Amino acid sequence: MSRTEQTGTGRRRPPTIHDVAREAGVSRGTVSRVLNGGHNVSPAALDAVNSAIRKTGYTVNRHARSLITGRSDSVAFLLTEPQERFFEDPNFNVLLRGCTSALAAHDIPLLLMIAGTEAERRRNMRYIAGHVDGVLLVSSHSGDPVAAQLHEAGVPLVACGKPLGQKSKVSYVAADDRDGARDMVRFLYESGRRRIGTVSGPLDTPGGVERLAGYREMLADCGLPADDALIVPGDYSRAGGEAAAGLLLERAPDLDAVFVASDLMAQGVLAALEKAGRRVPQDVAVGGFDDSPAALASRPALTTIRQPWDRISAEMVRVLLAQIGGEDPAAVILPTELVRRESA
Amino acid sequence: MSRTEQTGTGRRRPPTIHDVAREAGVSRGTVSRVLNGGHNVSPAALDAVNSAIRKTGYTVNRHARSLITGRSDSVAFLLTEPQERFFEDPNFNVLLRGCTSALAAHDIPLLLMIAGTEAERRRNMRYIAGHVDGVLLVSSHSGDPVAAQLHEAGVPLVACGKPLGQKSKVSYVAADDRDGARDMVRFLYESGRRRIGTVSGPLDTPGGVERLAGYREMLADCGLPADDALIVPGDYSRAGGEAAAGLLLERAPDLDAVFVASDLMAQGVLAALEKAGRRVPQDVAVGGFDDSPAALASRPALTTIRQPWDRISAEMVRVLLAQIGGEDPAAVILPTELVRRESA
DNA sequence: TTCTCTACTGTGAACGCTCACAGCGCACAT
DNA sequence: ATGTGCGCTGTGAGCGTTCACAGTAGAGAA
Repeated sequence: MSRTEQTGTGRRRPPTIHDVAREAGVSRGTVSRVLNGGHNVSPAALDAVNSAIRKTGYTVNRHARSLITGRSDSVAFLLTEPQERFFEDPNFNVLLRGCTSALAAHDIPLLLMIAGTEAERRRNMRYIAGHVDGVLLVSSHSGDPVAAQLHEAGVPLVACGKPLGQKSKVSYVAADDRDGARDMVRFLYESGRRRIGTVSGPLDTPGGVERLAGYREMLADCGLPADDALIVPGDYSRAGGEAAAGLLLERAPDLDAVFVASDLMAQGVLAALEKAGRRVPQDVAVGGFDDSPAALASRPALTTIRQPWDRISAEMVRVLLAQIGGEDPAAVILPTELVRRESA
Repeated sequence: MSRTEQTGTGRRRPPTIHDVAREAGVSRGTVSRVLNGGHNVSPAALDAVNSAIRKTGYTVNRHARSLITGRSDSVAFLLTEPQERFFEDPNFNVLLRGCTSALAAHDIPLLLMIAGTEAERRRNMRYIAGHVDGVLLVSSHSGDPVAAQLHEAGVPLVACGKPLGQKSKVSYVAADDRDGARDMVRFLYESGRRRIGTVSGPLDTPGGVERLAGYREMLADCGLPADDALIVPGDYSRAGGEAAAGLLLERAPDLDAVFVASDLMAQGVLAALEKAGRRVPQDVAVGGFDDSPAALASRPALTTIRQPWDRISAEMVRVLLAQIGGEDPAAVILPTELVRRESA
């Protein structure tokens, strides 16, 4: 009994390119050509194949295709953050969603990989080499060797945020952190604040470095004195923000504004200020960064810098696909926007 | 020039099972046996193969394997929620993380698929049939035909939360929503509350239905009268919670407690109560559901029902893999836990 | 007519793996 | 001696594609 005759209730085996070819009265080759763009195929054959595809419900077997082309037509989204940050930071959702749908438009599935532990990291690296056409990397800490390793292995790669301490040229897409920080500090200055502190991000992350640099620059541009007592590094967590604000108040009781490098930390800052009896924004203005849902949920709602996450994800995918297609690595920096609410 | 001699700076082609076999001095078959559990292989051959694998840096070509086995050794995580909820609900992060790492332990990659639009839904369905061994489904709305379609197509499937209105038997893993709701209402009753309202979830979601049922049951168990004025359906969003609470206060000004079917909605309820000048928990106690980060971030911090998301994800993966292995569909219901904080 | 060029089509070979099968040697029972 | 079983091994076939190549027909030029 030939296998095309097989029937019954079981999960019948899916139609192959052969079945389509027979149905359309053409050869495998022609069907394959239709599948891959339809060049050099007569209109009649093209029609016949297309309706045979519809009739049989054929879908290409990507394993067979990958086996011969060497491409997998899939992309990994690799997260090397320690997990806490992944949980707390709502930006990842937006980024992940954006990447997924941008890839879906090209019919490319996204493989989610999380490298929390060293074992996971190794497993993922082993998987990526040879099983994935490219990698969307989310990993801010500069100590992270993943970017270098992947780049060296020749895997097309786009990082989210500028990878720190990277000698080799690796693609990345980032918001203009420095400019965003400058905008916020200028805004605080223009609303009359003169003792402007900052809770920065971790200084081994690009966001931490760049936002702090923007803060310093704009302070200087505004003619305000640099004062290291006004700078406290945070860790992007709510609790870290609260602790940092406590320290800041201790070192500079005359503080009248704080630029906080993330909304989550800004929530902590808000809490610390409330405990210390300072009113926001009357006594102390607070500016956040990210425009995450936390910014809206805060009381008072946070004035913050919006990062264009939807555009970031779209650009990451665009740059990655271009690189898979043979183009050179590229860096894309996207503008931010100040969102004015109640906290400043 | 044979291809094994090829050299130079280019990305050399990865070693195959042939290379390993030659290196180890055995045949392809023996290497394959080692790769697939090492049964019926002599200790000497096993050693030789293993060190040849290490030496060559061999990794199996999963496409070639899949082509012949018919398995893909990958699993889809399919989200059919409208995107807003995905963004706002932090539970998804925990769930997604949990599933990813539980699968990683079996060396199975997770394909993230989001079906927001109809076009995405069709694309995903087409992909899933034949390219994926099983599906982890997150889709609460009962109108959603995806579960039925997949089940009918014979794709192993585990849903998160009991799929509503499903005649056929499909696996699911869920928290004990009803029991959690009962616990919360009992707690409110035991702390002296007698006019206990509820903001339920959407009634076309299992959580919405079950939590409301638990609320009703416990009210009856406590001997409190049923009063439909005390029940307002919400939509799991913050804004929806705020609106619902407004309605509730209007219909029952003597309210002294609210059981809210999600923390996010509870945040909205808190905001509405504050606007109405009611103190929490003195005037009105508020109980949430989920124990999401929002519960901690709220002021006052929410008393809520913790859903065991880490266990849910682990069980989903376990049940799915069992089903892929040929076992029958199964339903798993996991206990919840009341977390006491400040709001009640 | 004949030749050339172009557009289209079919065919065999590979991609790297697993599976079924056959073959081998050895131990033990007959 | 012969048979039987078992543990281990190698071999050929085939999974469903794409790709390179060869071949065909028809249009246009000579």
